[in-house]
Amino acid sequence: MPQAVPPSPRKTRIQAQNQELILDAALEVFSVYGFRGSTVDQIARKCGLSKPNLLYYFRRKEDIYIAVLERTLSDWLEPLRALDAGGDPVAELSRYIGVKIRLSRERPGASRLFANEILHGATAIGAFLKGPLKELVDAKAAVIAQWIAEGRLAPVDPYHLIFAIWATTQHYADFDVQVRAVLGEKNDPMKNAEQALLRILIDGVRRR
Amino acid sequence: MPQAVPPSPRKTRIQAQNQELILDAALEVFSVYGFRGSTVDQIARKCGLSKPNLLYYFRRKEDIYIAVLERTLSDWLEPLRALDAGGDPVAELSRYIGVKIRLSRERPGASRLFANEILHGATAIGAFLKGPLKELVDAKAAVIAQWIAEGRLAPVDPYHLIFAIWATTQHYADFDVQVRAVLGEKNDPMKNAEQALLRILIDGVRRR
DNA sequence: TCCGCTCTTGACCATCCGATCAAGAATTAA
DNA sequence: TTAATTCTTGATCGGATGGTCAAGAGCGGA
Repeated sequence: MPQAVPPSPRKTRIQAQNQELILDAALEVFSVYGFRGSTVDQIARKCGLSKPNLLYYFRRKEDIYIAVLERTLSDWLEPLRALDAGGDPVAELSRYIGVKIRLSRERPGASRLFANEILHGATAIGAFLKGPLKELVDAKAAVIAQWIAEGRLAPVDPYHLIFAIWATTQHYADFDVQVRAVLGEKNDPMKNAEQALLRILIDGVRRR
Repeated sequence: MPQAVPPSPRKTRIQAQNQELILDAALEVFSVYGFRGSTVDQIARKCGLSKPNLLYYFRRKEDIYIAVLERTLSDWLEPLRALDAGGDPVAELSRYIGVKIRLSRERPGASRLFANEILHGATAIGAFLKGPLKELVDAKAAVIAQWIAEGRLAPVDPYHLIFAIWATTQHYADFDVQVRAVLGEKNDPMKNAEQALLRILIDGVRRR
């Protein structure tokens, strides 16, 4: 993590405080305008610090970007990690879908930040995708495969199931503008999203 | 469509030819780097014209962007428009999903271009989303609702079903890097995508 | 209080990039 | 062939932006 300028290995109170200020502001800005579309000045204004001051804590604009990405990565994995092989398959998947869609509503910025990064080739987190992410997905796909082998779940491809859950839940954050445009200006368009999504993914559209 | 500079209302052969060259190159560039991340020079180099020449045909960089968006918009709506109220519900939805996922493979650039545009607030196509797109979705949601009322489809929210289809199919274009990273370097990661997706969306994951 | 270290910032620099312009080359219509 | 129109581009401008620097303000331990 190529970050802070300060020579001292020990973090002062001011350092910790300002770095957090910066990263909060950076998430807001980067998630809306993307890396290239954001300026250091924008982030500086948003958190009330001067531009040179930001570059005192993070030598380059890219360092801010990487730091804010890394700060959110582990949080992003947590829900999938919680998928429990010992639980009931349908209940576990339902819970996972619920948590993910609530994350989309509560922290849309984080979702958009990742969407942007991946859309543009994931140059900053490519290693993360091929490493920790792949390992976790492999493990959880094995859990799902086991459930299927035991006849407790319909025979669907575990990897593509995970992709489908990611895609559908994050869609409400990443494509929020489109969702709102299509649904019109009725209040909260995500009111029924969770229930609707659960129905579709768990039971499908075919009449039973 | 705020476009060409040429004063004459009639399009010459050279105009038509060069504008197409430019728009093809622009799609390639914008879909990879986004609007702000792309430069007019990049597009110019890609199509072998000089930068001032590009700005002769399109006064501003933004005009190129809008033109390439608009050129692809109608193509993007076509598959949904083809959803036939007279056909078999499951067959119609399956066909739609199939067409969409094949589009993701064959024209990932177009998908990424839209993803980028919407992710960043859809400032250039906001009117399109609230107008033609909403109208089409409303119409097709009514078709699905009718199928459900007739008991030919499970009772799922039509709008969220359409969102789910968009999200899952376009995921393979927009998040291609992530999909490849997670699946490893096996050959074509999308080989099983269509079948897997059909199973999940049509029949769900619950054991029958 | 004093001193060293951390923090802050106004001014500045170099580069990139969208856009313009004038002047000339190519094309077209007569 | 000629003249009008369209097309092309080297040179250049101006603004935006990432990043630097030196000098001063603030802070904390002795």
